[in-house]
Amino acid sequence: MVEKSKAFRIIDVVLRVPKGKVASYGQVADLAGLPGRARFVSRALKQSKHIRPDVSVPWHRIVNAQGKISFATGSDAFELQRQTLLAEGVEVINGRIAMKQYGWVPNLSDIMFDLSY
DNA sequence: GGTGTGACCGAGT
DNA sequence: AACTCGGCCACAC
Repeated sequence: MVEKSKAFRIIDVVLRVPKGKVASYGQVADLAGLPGRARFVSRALKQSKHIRPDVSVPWHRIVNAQGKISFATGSDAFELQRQTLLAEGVEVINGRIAMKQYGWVPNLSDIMFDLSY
């Protein structure tokens, strides 16, 4: 069977994060079978347009493990992410997102989406 | 091919 | 809570 590229698997996981929830880079890496590779996730998201030109990737639902947006505060990218999250009901208060409330907790069926790798 | 740089993370202070 | 530090690894010089 054909092994999907690592970047492709990462995007697959990101596509599973439900609207109104967020996941951390490290969490996505773990679920994609790449433990300890959080930085790879950030790179994959940056390239997501090229990796999956066929779908809209909800990159804004990925924040760092501290519940903070990883772009520089006040940057265009930061504001875009903050406002897009807010439109889904995810609030950034004092620069942080309440992960206990908004953090994605995958159930078994979320994880078993694709056994091809 | 060494070196610096990240949309990171966890532990330690 | 804020701040280092070491580990991480693909990429661009």
